[in-house]
Amino acid sequence: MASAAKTHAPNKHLEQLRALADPTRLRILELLKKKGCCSCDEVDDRAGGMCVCDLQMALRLTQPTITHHLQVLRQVGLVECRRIGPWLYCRRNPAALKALGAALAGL
Amino acid sequence: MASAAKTHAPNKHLEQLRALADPTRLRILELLKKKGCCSCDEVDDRAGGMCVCDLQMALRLTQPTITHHLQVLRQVGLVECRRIGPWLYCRRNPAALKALGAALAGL
DNA sequence: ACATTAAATAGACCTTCGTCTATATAGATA
DNA sequence: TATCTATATAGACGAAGGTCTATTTAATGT
Repeated sequence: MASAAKTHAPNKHLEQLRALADPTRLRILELLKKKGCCSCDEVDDRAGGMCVCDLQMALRLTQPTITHHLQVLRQVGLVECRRIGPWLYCRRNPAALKALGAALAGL
Repeated sequence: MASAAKTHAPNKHLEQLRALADPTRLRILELLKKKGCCSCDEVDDRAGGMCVCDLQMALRLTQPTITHHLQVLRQVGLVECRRIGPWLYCRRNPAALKALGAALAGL
């Protein structure tokens, strides 16, 4: 039912805001943007994205920490990852970011 | 210097996101919007806004808790308050919300 | 001055969360 | 199989933060 669904997804935007309200995760988004990679870049499977070890070097944090932050960002739909060989390539989800931005602007 | 200023305001948007990443504070913004009050409404000093006790009744939280959340929202510029008699009237800052929304959409 | 109401402040409690170390799994390659 | 690299998982530790009670300050009116 609708109420049950609402209980399961209490507030999508709140969850996304909580995901973004962390300096490391914000930096991940910025790094992914600087790389010019997003889920729209379908030119080549191997083209866009950064893998965990890329982010690890850029952020100077432990690999489990990077993995953890990526899980948070993926869970709320702000980042999408695909496995290519042993690497996990991650890219922004610009549509979700735009939707959240619009919701905030309309608050 | 610029670096000193940056040290003082490390990331305005991050601070605003942290302020918004809380269910109570998001609800405060929604309540203030529902009331149709914002810092643009200059028709009457007594017109727009909700006071602490209004929010207290709406949110069913303690007065110090409401005061605390308002301090957080004011500090990052998302809410503005003015004292009228014994009451503290609070309103949204739509310009700040729009700016933050635009920044997110452009991430 | 006194009483009453609104808001601010201080401090404590408990949960959440970011990070780490240690270890396990998966993929690639010889 | 053996080995190396990339990622996932488990668990612990410490800091940050949301809420409360108790108290204080400010504004209003009798």
